[in-house]
Amino acid sequence: MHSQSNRVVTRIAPSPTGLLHVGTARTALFNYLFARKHGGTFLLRIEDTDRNRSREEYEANILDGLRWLGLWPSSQGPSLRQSERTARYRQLLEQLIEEGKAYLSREESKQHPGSMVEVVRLRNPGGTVTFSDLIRGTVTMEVDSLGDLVLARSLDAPVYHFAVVVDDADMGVTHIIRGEDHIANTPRQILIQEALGVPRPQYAHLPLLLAPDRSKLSKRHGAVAVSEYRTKGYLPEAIINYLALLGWNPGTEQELFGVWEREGEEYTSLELVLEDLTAVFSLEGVQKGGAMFSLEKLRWFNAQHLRRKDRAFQLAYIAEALQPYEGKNGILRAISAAPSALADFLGRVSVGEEILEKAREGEWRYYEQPPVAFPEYVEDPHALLQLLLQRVQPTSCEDSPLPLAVRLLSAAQSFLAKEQTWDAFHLEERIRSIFIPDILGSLPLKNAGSILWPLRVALSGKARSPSPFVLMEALGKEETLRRLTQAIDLLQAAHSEP
RNA sequence: GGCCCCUUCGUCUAGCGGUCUAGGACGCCGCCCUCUCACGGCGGAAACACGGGUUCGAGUCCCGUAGGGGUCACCA
Repeated sequence: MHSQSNRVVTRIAPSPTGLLHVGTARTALFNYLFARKHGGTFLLRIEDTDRNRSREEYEANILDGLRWLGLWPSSQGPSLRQSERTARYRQLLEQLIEEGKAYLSREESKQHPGSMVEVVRLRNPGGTVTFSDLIRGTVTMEVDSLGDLVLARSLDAPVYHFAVVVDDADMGVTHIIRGEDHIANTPRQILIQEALGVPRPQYAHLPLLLAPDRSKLSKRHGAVAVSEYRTKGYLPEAIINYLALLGWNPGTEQELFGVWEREGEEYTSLELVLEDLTAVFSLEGVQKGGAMFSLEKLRWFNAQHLRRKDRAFQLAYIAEALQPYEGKNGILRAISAAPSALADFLGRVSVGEEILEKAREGEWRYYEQPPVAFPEYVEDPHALLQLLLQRVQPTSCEDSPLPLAVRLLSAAQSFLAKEQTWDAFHLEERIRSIFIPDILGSLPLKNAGSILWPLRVALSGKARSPSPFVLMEALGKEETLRRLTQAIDLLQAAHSEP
């Protein structure tokens, strides 16, 4: 059949009957890493012998997903498609029949009860089959109970097991790395190999990916398609990094892969993650027990990689995530203009879908409109006033916070009006070293918080927000001064009331 | 049910007979940083399924038990 060399050949063999599953992606990753590690080849075979369930769009989705994850070159189609190989299967089926190792059997169809068909069955030699598994060691199984297994529904319609054995042999696959759910299939495939007289590949059965109920991860457990995660904003870096660590570990305590440092900054890329993993990958680090898929940890990986992408990528990513959100422009303007605001933004989110959720909850409203325009404050300006004064602490209880706040915000305004360098780092330094000591010396205020709190609230309108320095940089000098005026006006209006 | 596989913190895992008072990560809690929130730093709670052996010594080896999972198609 295929000439034997000692080069490693692995493959991933999905059937196009559904979207690319994360479990399939992980199996593909392990095959990819193993082949790359050993200077071998990683192949892709589409298993579409079931013509009824196979769909072109699923094949496209699978191919797309593998490319997106960096596991398959974008210019390349599948290595092989089973539906194009019926002649080859027929040839070998006839050969087996001729040799007396298989036979045609006329019986009632199980697929279409009532009608008769002529299936091809293998003469089962019986006994036991023993094979060695790179992960599990020696596995022995009785093979008698299998009976004379069906190789094909007809000479032109081989069944999965037969096609797999023929293809793996023809493709020269040396290592079959697949999910543990295939472990029981192995003996019957070995029986077929032996009838065909083809070499037996090395087997390695990976632990299954588990759902929270510890059963095999499947569609009923929610998102299992790679494309769904892609839509939600998960990065391929994060998915690959996380999947690699499900059921495998490098034997060190490293968990983040593909990070490199340049001028004190860390960066990440998909190619780097893959390269990094390849360098340390080994089947010896593969676990035996199933591994539960945890969204929490995937999110953490996503945040880690997202924070290490370059600025242009991050901005495009956030813009994409905010696409459906009507208030996006203000947010995007702020984070594009101010590096400090972008960093702050990324410190608060881990994945695209979360960005949209939080935006809709009003997380970044201060970038969208000034506090005085917030609907709740338009309706009840007193609420904003309350918030402004919430942490203003006079040194003695004789002083009232309100006039103090007016004086300090006015002072801040004239101080800031004179500032030339408008970035968070600079502003913080100037405010802390000059403005705060100055105010604390001239007004009966208790602490720096009494100054920074109203300053921040005047800009953000929220009890929780980025620091006033980040807000200033993001809003720009003009808008910052405008919001201070608005806050001062509000306070003065309240002050003049009885 | 038969056959097969598996079993260390809630989760992912380190551990390949003594270095384990069982290490790391996610999540959780606390402290620090700090005007707030978040980030970050530090710390904490949290596990060897059970029972027998073997051994001077077992999380690590063997055998049971229990539990979990997979698979039993003319689907892949």
